[in-house]
Amino acid sequence: MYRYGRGIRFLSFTSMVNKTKWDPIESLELNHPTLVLLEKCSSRDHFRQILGQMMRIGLIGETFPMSRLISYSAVSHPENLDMSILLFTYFTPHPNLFIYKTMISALSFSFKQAYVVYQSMLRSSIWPEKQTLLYLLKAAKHVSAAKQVHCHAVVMGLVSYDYFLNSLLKMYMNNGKMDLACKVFSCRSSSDVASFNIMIVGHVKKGNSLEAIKMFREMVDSGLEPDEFTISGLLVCCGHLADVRLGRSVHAWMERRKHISSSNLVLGNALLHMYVKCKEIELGRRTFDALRVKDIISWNTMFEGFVKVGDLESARSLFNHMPCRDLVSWNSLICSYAQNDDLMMMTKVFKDMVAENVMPDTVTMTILVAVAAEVGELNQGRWIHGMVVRMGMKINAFLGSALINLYWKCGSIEKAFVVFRDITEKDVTVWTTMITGFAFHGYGRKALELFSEMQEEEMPNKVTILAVLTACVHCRLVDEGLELFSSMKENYGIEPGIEHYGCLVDLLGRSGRSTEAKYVIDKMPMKPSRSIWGAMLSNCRAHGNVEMAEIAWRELLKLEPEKEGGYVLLSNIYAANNKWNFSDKIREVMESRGVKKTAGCSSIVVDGVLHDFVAADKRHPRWLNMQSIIYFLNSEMRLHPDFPEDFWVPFMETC
DNA sequence: TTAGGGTTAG
Repeated sequence: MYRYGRGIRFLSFTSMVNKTKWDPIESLELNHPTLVLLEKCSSRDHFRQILGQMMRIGLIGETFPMSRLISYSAVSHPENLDMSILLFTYFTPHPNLFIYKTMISALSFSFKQAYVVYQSMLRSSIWPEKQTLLYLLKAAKHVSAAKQVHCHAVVMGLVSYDYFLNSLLKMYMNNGKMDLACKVFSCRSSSDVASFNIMIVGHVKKGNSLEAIKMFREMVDSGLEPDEFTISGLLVCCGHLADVRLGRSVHAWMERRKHISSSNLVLGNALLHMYVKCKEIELGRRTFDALRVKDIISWNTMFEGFVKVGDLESARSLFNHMPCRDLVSWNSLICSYAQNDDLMMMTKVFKDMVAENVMPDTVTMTILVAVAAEVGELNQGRWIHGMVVRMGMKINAFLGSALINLYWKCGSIEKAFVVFRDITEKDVTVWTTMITGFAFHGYGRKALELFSEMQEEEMPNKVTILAVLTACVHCRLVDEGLELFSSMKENYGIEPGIEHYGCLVDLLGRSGRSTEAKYVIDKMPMKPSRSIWGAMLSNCRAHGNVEMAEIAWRELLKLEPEKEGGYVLLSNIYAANNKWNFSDKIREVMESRGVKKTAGCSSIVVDGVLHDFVAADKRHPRWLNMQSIIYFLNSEMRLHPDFPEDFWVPFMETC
């Protein structure tokens, strides 16, 4: 059996396993029988069996069969990756380039491990070629790792490889490293449409649609013909901008070209999605009907279109007529009821979905948690959280943010923080939600601490800055707030928006610095909104500044003459300063203009019973108990270092 | 390299 050498051993072994006769003359190629065996390998046990028999006949350790074994087990059957690592580490004394490449490719989930293999390859004086570095780059999940691979490519003289450059370009674009992306982009070969496409799609994904269009113009100006990838990117771009005019011109451009047509399923779906985003339901419907082949994405996109324009009846009818439904279809239906506050239908659809054996995913749970938070149903939220844990679902950034939001909004800031700490992949929203929770619970210092901890991992966005400013406003951290506001452009590259100016005005106004607040309003680059004048008016009330209140009221009236808030506030200011005549006058003006005051109402559900309260409402049967609890809370707050001395005063006034 | 569903503030 062994006298014919290695090849024959393989063939004999193969016939043994397959119980068929092999003709050694017909297939002398050494690797062929191994391939046949491994291709037939259908389970982990089978793989082990083949491996065991190969060991027994002495095939393990030889470079060629090992390369095939590792390749098949690691790449085609990822569940056998541990075996590949074992085979590579202990049974391959002399790995060749192919084995190294295969291992690096198989270890794409861990750059650290892939890099160790790469280094051991260099130590064995085996030099990488373009594909090896491409595999290593695929393992790089962070920019620092990608930069490391980039350096190797430069040293090895492999940067002229377009596939490699484009992967690198995509990595830098997706991570917002524009300077590095531009450097790589400048190295591209002159006719490379793909690099332009990556730049366009990268900009679109980052929300820089205008930049994407600029890139497209540059591409056309340089004489390159856009392909279907470019058009698809442009359509997403039009959707983001809700620019149907531009979208229609792209559509017209597509129709003029035979090779890029909307009958192409992917492009047709992209076109449909664009019309849906632009809320052009008729054009969307026509695009949908014109699709010769429709897939589940087409159906789901059309469904989203109906929901977007509020036509729930058509949406439901479309759902009922779908040839098949996937998890996205169910989630979209649940979401449509959630957005319309129809919680009964939402719960019913959720139950129907489970009854049809469609298992909910993190998206389903995120929708359910967000709704529970919206309506303040802590118990329902807890039940969903429990289900997430029981199902062994990983809490990602979306679900995590929704859960943190649920717990802090329902009063349980501690539980929110426990959820926050357990999230392994925190994105900017997760951090922002937690900071907001601390801000609204009056833990200003904690919010600031978390903000500085966050900056070691994530770049804050404009919402984060707003959350920190809100924390400063709620906790009277005036200096900290002013410092953050003045440095946000320089430190974070964020131009203050009207919402940031609103916080600044509130921050100054609440601490009695209304002249400075007015100065900010006069100097801000945009027109002050009604909430800015409203904040000004309300702060003037707290500090009895009648003169400034009158200015704010006049401005507020110009913006919203029909709203009662401004009238009531000014009337109260006059009343608080014993100017009863003025106060009555304001009430008269309100009546003459037909402005009605609606009482603000708070509510809470206890044991399924709704209790609601308006200001100074003492009708509740347990009012006395509540009053004593408020006194107790106030005294507690006085002892808490995070609350300034005058924080509890308004609470005392309500008692 | 391209297409569908989810989170944060106001």
